[in-house]
Amino acid sequence: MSGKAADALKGKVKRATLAEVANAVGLAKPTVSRALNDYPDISEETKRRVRETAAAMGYVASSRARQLQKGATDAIGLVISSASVGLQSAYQSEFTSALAAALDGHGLDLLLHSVADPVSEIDTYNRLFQQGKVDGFVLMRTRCDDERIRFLTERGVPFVTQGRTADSANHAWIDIDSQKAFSDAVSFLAGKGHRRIAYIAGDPTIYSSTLRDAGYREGLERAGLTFDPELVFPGDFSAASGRLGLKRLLDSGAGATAFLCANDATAMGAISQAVELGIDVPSEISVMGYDGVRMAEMFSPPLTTLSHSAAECGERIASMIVGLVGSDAPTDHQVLLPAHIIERRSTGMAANV
Amino acid sequence: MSGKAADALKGKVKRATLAEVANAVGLAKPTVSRALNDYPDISEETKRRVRETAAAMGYVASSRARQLQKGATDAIGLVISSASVGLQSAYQSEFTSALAAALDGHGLDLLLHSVADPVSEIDTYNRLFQQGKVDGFVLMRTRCDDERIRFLTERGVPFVTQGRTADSANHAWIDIDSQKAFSDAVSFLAGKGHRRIAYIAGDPTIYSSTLRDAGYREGLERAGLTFDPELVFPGDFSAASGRLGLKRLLDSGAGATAFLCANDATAMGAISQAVELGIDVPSEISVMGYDGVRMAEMFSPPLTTLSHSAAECGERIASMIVGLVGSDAPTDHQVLLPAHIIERRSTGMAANV
DNA sequence: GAATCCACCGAAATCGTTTTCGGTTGACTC
DNA sequence: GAGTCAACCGAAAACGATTTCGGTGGATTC
Repeated sequence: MSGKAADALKGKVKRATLAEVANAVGLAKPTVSRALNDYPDISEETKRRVRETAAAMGYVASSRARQLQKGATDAIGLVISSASVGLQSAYQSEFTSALAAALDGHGLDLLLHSVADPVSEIDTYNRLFQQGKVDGFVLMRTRCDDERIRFLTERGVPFVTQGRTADSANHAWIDIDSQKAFSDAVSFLAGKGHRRIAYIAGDPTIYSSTLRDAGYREGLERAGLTFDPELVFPGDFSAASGRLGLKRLLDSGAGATAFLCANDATAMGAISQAVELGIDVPSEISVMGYDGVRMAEMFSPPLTTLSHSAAECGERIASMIVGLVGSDAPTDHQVLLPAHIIERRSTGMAANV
Repeated sequence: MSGKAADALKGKVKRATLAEVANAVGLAKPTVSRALNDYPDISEETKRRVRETAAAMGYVASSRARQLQKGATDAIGLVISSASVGLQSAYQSEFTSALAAALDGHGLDLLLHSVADPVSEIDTYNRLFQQGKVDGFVLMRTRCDDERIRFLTERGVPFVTQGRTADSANHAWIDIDSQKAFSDAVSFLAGKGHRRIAYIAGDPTIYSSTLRDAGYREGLERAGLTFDPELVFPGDFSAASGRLGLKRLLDSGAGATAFLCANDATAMGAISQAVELGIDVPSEISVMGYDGVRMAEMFSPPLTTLSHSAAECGERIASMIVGLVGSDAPTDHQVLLPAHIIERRSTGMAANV
């Protein structure tokens, strides 16, 4: 490409300014500003004139200047760590997409930041807020001992977490009732005749894992089954851990006929391992996931899972953060959403019943 | 939650300002500003003092104010449409994640915007730029007739597309050489003895689809096979279209033994359909995808695919947009990256050879 | 010893809005 | 016909940084 063409690529754009509009319409800046913002002390006639010329000039207020004056940014930060799954996870990306849409509905922008090494994570949150780039944060994948929450709470930075934490009485959060979900899942599997229900757990540093674990045990109890440590494999939400977990659990000879997985990715990994091992799902073993990501439906076999709505979660979390950064009447600061079993074809009756 | 507790959630934060730092250190604002920005006309001793007190006060410059003065925003916009796959697509989300990380490396923020209905799409681009919220854009999923590109080009707004367009001589883009990739894929399949190679195409409104189509035909030709319209199914990049496509192609009796799919999602859909139909992959039919998303590896069977690096794509696109919005020497404005075949287990020798 | 120059720092203007606080008008009262 | 009260609008300050343009003091020059 020639230098000239390259120059053409970076054409400079001249934006109309408030002063210019004021000048053109023959009024003062404040008048134009108030007219555009529909203040009551400007006559309708004037508003109309101002709006017309502003539109004609293609004027759009500079949000930088406005924000500087008003003190708010109208942007919410979401920081993902490229090391961990981050957006790689299907659910997280569905949620992020929904969140962006929901925030947009409230007139907020989503600032997506990626941090490479975990040590600079807190620093990123701090900088983003101090620099005035965001008014608050949405936190994903909350951890059992979450430094971010302590930090943000201390500084009084508004934030909402997707997922509870050990300290969740003291901050705004939205979560899926994963404990009940996993308990239900065990009941569901037990109802299909499974008595040896294995569990491939999630990353134990994520708080939600502890809830899922608890749900698993609760479900066992409700079904009158006894907890057997031999039946649980410590995974990490990855598909790879599902593969490995299934193999280990099978090799251990613990006699599992059903495998409840911490999330859909793990379940898909487990199934792919089973197929590779020549084990049929669901006639020989049942596998069940959690999250209800879209891909689960297209898997082979289609995955039975505990589904919850990323869209609703995004929507609710958007309203919450809006309430927090704005001065609106306080809305619900803690909401628990249910998950529903979607029965597909990766689960079936226990073979030996 | 009590009202009091709710109030505590939205604590106000007082940020230190430049004037306060100047006051504390006993210097004037400009001096402090220049000291912090390491200007040469400030003595080392003074810089040290300024930096120390600034750090002690936890001062971080307000980016709003700085940007207002400097005229740049240091943010790049990425707008996804919630209607289309958007972030739902595994590849797009991997790419987005990589892009965020790469931009971060250049000191840029990523503003993620979601637009619900397509008609307001152009309006969103316009507003975002006019408001001064972003310095430029990255466009995904470029279409054959892409209004966005016309619009942005006309206004001289900097942007880089991920994927070429019909008009790609005149704008900056990065793309995967999908034509060669699909041609290679056909050769690969032909090399395995397949003579009836079906093709489940992508969304025809996306420009890249036309390249993939061309690659498919080119590959056929290279392999000495004749193009047969009976062997192509018009898909749309979705897993669902893969399912449907496979079924239709099988039912049509066109005798396909291999199925080349426009992307991995389509391929996974096709495989799940095959499994459902009791057709074994790869002993009876071969299925091949494109993109090399992570999930493909965990699929059952693991998917043979044409892989390209989302990370590199993000990295390159970040450099390009930096060059475009900044005043750096013009870098490459058009780069074509290769895709490589990753042979896994969804492909094998043709059954009837 | 006056002139020159450099190193260092400060006053004021600037970016583009919004807000605060008045200041004109004209109509309306008594 | 002076006073009151709305209804409208404008001047100036403010938001928090950076940039431009000088201004000081001391060292250096001739």
